[in-house]
Amino acid sequence: MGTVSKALSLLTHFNHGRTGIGLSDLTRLSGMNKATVYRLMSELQESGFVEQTDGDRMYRLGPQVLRLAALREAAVPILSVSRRVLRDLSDETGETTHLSLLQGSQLNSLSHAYSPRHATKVMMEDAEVLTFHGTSSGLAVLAFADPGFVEDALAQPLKIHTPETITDPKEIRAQLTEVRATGLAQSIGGFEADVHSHAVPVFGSDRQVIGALAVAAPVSRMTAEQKQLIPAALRRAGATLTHRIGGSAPADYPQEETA
Amino acid sequence: MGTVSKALSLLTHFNHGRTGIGLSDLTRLSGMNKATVYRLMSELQESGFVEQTDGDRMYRLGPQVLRLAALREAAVPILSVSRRVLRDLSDETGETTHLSLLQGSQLNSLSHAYSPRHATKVMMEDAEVLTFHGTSSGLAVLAFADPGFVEDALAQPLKIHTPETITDPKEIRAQLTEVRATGLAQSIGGFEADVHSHAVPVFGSDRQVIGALAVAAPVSRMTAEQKQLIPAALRRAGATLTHRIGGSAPADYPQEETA
DNA sequence: CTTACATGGTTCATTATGCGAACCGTTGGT
DNA sequence: ACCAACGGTTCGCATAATGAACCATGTAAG
Repeated sequence: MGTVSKALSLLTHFNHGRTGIGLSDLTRLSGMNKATVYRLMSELQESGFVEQTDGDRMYRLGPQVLRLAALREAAVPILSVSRRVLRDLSDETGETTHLSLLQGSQLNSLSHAYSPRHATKVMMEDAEVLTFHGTSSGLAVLAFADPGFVEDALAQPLKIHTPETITDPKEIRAQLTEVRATGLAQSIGGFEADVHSHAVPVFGSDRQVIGALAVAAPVSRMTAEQKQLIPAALRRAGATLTHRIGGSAPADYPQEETA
Repeated sequence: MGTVSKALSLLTHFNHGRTGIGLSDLTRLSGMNKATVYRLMSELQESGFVEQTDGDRMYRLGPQVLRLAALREAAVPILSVSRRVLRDLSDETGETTHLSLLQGSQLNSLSHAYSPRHATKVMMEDAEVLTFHGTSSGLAVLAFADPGFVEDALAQPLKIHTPETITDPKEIRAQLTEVRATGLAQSIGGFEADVHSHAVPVFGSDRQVIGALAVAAPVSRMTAEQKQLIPAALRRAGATLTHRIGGSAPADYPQEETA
């Protein structure tokens, strides 16, 4: 692994539960030498990718990442485009919706929208890691990813989120086959108890899957009517999003050619 | 300069006019060896910080920066907090408002809000570089920055944006003295012709200036009434923003203790 | 069809660069 | 007074980055 990759890999240890990390913690988390971590972090700091708090000397992500994110959006406006799509989809379904994107070998939630229709709703956080086996979004992505990618994903230890989480690779593969046939993935309580979520894949310009669009509702609200409405609305929204970001679905993606 | 800094410095060549850069262009822009640039970009690509388009092999910023930006916001929610402040300030003044943040030695616009009150308005782009000498935001920041920082900023060649741009360091220093006394900076047509902008500094938790909040209006709309209202509203908004992000103004910042 | 010049990508000997065990100075708890 | 943990620093050694020269490909012009 090159020096740059090492430095950047340090940034992966930041997450919602750990927005600030001390030098020693980071050394342990990364398994690198303390001096190495220190030098790498100093360089990242110089470039504004991380900064240190005054009191305790915890490292946290720096302001430079905001600039880059704004420029990424200028080049590929997925987030800004998705916000509209999510907004509309939430209004239509009356439930929480979110977009997740494939970043390297992990799937991150990156944008979401709530509906004001119900007092109870499924809450979301941005930049949360979604497992491939335990979420509808993950299944939607896996179903249309490279076979090799699926291998790797299922070869890892599969975390059990709830008693309902399916962790048998065989069973998951069976699910994927169905997702491929229908173009839509579901998970009932697999990530959080009492949450029934639907998801569809989102494709990029090279017809590769780049993420997923999902609707998450409390199980109790999944009436027969909603079980009709949500998949239909989700399919439409997914097609819209894929189209608006200049992507296109692969030939084998089941689509009711409703141009 | 370390390898990591070199790699990250490559990312600075992306901007709104250049959202995609080819290998050869990047070697020219950076002045590094082609093989070096190639290896560094390959590493950045592996980490998802940049990606290559399929057709032409242009590099552009990758999806990983979105994740980091979302986490940065989770740790230090400047952008989300500022959006509310900007919104209110735009409503109150009827003009375009924007927030810029100091990132290393450069000032970047990062968030903005428009007012629907008038058909004509000053347009803004996020992640645009603002000069210190030519914008009210830049002056507001310089006025409360370290003396050494001011030296460096004024030692560089000062770009002439419009015939009104002030580029004489002496004259700028005089302006800074006034800004320090009033706590508010102005620029009339110094960045864009016919734009009169006001700005106040924003401070971080260590009482250091971290950016500026600004109102930009067409010169023609700056009536006597507006010349009263805007500075007053801006001061209030600046104080609010500094406070909400956990910052505090330095002792020498002129504030009408209107707790 | 050839030439010429651009592009992205690759090689390999040289050496600069990053590495890590052991160190320092400070802080906070016992 | 002690110890442990923290952030930060040192310096000889070896790994990893470097860059001139090299391919392979594309395309625009003669």
